Amino acid sequence: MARKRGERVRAILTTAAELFGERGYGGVSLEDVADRLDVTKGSLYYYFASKDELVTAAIETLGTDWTDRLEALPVAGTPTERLRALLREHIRIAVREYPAALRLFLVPDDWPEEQRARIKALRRRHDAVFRAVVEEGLRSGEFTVVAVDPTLQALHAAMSQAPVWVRDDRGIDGLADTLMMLVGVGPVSRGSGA
Amino acid sequence: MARKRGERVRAILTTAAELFGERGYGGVSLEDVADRLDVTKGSLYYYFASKDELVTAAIETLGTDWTDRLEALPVAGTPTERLRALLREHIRIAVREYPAALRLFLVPDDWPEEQRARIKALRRRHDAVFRAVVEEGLRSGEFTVVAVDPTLQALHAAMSQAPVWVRDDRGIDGLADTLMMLVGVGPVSRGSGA
DNA sequence: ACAAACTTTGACTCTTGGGTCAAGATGTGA
DNA sequence: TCACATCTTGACCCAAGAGTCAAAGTTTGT
Repeated sequence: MARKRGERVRAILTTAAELFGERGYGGVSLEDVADRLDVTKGSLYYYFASKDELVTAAIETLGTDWTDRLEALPVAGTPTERLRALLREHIRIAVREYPAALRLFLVPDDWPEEQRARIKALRRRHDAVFRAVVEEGLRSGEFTVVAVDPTLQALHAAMSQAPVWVRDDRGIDGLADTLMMLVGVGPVSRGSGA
Repeated sequence: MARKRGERVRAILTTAAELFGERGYGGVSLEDVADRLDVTKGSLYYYFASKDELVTAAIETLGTDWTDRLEALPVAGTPTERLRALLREHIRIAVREYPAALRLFLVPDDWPEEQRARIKALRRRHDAVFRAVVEEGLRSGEFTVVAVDPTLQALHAAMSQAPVWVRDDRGIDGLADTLMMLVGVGPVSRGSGA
């Protein structure tokens, strides 16, 4: 049955994502993956043609899920509220579910162009979610930035690395509030410099 | 002669840092390193007892150099000026000299405690440079933050990932200015929210 | 109950990679 | 030039890892 197969594939991808995230592509053997799933290596080859294909699929699945969930957040509220909600949710997913995502997405420079392109596409879709809110905030005058691109990049970088230092909800909220400073929304701000 | 040996060791470490940064620890063999240096694998073992020792030394040397250079920056000027100079210099070093540092420092979770401790020490020393300036700015009232720790973490995360998107000097300055927003110094700021 | 389809296994091949080492090459100093 | 120390090599060992596959085990539909 197709559902059974789908579940199996999903279980493999989840485990693979975990392991590749923990130790990096080169640091994980397919036997490691198989061991954690309590099957043998040969079984993995029944579902995936190669290690490369497995890791690419793992990245793609994880990335798609993640963006899906961010896109599913309510669209109501001011840009400030919505951006804060996005940041919180992103950080929460990173910390609680995919703490190793940073290493997983940090793909070696010398990978085949096709795979790099697919990952780039994921990133673009993900970026668009944040970009839309930031641009709306700029139009409404709620946000202030030096330039949109570096702002989004900084947001993204900080969120990706969050699992390294953040553990609990207090940390998540603290980081989200800190990142709001990047769009000029802060506890007390003073016009100066630049 | 000791100097000759020092230079040799340095050349090896530089090359190793490059390669490990590009493809990660597991993705690089000692023959890869030897090849890029136009020597053979056996030669590396004359200087380093194991792959682990080599990569640890590479990380340590690169990290120490980097922090040394930041600490050598002039101490004159307002916190705003000094922080901006620090950010710019850090990003410049990252982009121009160590574009692969992020992967190099992103050490697998299951490494021996001793090595993790040494890397943590590097990070602490590095962090102290930025922390001092940020705290000075807070005391003088020039800076505003939600909390010091997440601010420093966000700064650091964004700087580490800079080489992924930033190429030229315009990009470096744009990112540095954007990051100044994190301490409440921006082009135009509005008091609101939190 | 039976056959067809699907899934898993474990043994196998072949290559790569970490690490060793004796022998040779290249200095260096007197 | 000779002796000594400092590198460098390349062949070698052994373990691990990617990928293969026939045979066995398990579902599923009828």
